[in-house]
Amino acid sequence: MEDVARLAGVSTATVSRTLRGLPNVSDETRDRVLHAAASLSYVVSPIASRLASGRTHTVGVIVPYAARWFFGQIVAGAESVLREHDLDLLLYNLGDVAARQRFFGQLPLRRRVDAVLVVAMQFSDPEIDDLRSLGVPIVAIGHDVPGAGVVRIDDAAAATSAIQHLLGLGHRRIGMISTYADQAMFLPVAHARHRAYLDTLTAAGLPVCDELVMSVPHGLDGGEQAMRRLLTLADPPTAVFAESDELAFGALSALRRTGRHVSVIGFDDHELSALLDLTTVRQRVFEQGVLAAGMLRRAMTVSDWTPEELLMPTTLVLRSSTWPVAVRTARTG
Amino acid sequence: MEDVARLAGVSTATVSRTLRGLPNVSDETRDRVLHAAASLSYVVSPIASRLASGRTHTVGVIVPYAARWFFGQIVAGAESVLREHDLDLLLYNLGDVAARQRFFGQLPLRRRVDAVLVVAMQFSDPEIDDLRSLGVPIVAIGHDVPGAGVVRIDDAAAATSAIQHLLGLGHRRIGMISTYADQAMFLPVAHARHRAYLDTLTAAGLPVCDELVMSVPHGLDGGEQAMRRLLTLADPPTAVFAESDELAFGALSALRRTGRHVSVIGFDDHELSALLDLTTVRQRVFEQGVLAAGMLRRAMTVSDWTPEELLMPTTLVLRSSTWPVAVRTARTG
DNA sequence: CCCTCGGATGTAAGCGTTTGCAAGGTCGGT
DNA sequence: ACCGACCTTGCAAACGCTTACATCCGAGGG
Repeated sequence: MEDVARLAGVSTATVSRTLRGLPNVSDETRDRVLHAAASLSYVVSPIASRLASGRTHTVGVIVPYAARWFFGQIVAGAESVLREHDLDLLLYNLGDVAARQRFFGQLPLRRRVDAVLVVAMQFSDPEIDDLRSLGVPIVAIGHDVPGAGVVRIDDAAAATSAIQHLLGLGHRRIGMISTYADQAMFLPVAHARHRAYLDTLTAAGLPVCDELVMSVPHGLDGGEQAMRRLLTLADPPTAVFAESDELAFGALSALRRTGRHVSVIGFDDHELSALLDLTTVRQRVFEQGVLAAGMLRRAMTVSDWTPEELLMPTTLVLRSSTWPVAVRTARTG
Repeated sequence: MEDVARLAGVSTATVSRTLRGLPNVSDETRDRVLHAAASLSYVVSPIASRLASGRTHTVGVIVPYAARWFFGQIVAGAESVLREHDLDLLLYNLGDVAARQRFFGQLPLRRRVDAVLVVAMQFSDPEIDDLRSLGVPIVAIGHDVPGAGVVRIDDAAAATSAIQHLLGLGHRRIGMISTYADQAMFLPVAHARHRAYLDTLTAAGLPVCDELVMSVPHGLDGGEQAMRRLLTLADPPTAVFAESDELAFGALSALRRTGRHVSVIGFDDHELSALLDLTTVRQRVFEQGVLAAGMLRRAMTVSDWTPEELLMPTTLVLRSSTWPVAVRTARTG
């Protein structure tokens, strides 16, 4: 920086001001500095800049399972806007208990980020206090976090619409494949969708049978196992609501391999759902990442930012994995 | 840090040495410092530490399409080991020309990372020079970059084995779905697999028909379109080799919707391939991320590191999307 | 013609660590 | 009792910026 200042015949302060685009620099000086910087191919050291200014230009993103489709989309969406504004994104994957304990044990985000994005993770009260103690704005995706902004869908309404679709097709014995009993991680969306399932059935005057709800690990294998177990019931369901498309895929797989016929509805509209003709509830995941990142930016720049709430729409996407109860049952006896 | 030093009755230098686990601190002093730090719940400022030490504790990861399954797996794999060693991972998604130009225009990695991971991207010579000018070790995944370490599979051999599988089933008219003509991005693996296709057919004494090679945008839609076009040929292929499973999925989709029968073999063993019974070439993607991160770590810590080369095995996974040429053709006429 | 005001620039004090160097102490060997 | 080697510790100078404050200058007002 000194070299640039010398070459341009100004002080380092002016160089700094110029390079950051501050207003009170004369046009002529600005040109001179920019030329000097260019000719020396100089760039400011972000690290020194951060030390001096106290802003880290970084947002921390906390996800439970980085490798899953949903979280990949979120991160990609957020990354695209953060990058555009020269903000770094620091990913923390807290999928297992060890990682989570380490995270809250040493709080590696301290003095290191200007904002935090929490994706579909529920924290305990002390954990939330830890997060708050960072003293930076927080935005959550998927569910409310006290004091944080939020981008989410209406999980209850969306899940309800899925169940009602099945009810409308005449199904009365409806199963669910869920992950709500995941002991390592309390995923709020899992609970919201499970609850909606229970409530909607009850509201329709139907009994709720515990045996029809399978809680399994997330993923294809989980979905497959869950469906296999449902099929072994004395009175198996005629339709199943899966918490996510990936679980639904597993369920479809089990059906295909066993040759049985059960309507299946998923949740997310995964990119492969069209291929598998899976009826599902569509949400725009990438966009949620984009919008959350925008909210984070606002939170970091606007001085008196207050948590915002963004509700994204969902739509029921009808494909051929669901059908009226009579059709197949008549056919397959 | 001063507070801690005062509380422990030592200098900040000793605090610094203690907290970084340097050897020459007496046990007694060490205890005192650690207690003081704990009681003040003090943590060093990574930023200040980076400024003073000159090491950024960060690795830059450059990918072409962050949202794709393959890259998600790589990043998750790398993240898992980097995080374990308290290294930050800075993701750069250069999927479009604009992002790429900006990246090489301002080289945001300058003074900002201790190492770089390049995932399946080919760079021009000046671009490589730019990357080299960062003065940090480089590791590539998927293909060689001059002067860089590499973790990869033998694309040529793997693709050859796929084609030979088809040949072994009696197919003589074999198509390929590729992305090699992607004008925004030169993806080396696309070219390697395409070349292997050409070479293997030629070696088998078969003619190479341009009409049998479809270059499309990556993804389900691309695969679907490619297969549709192949099906419109006067003499359509009896088998198709897809550059990736996602393209193969699209191809399967087209086949299902048109009711036609063509053997399809993919590449990757995507998590959904088993579900779709797709014969494919398996490579362990997550592991490649893990291994590359390990190599990066070595490159950053060992003073006289020289580029390593790691070749990962691939295996042909036989499922029911491929079959002997006679079977279906006889059946479908 | 003097004074005030605002914009452009410079000065220098941080920001919170790390680390080369020097000082002080301990200990074994002679 | 003395010397050198070694280990522990402190001092203070970086590291490369940002920014509060001071300075300077020209313009406009009275």
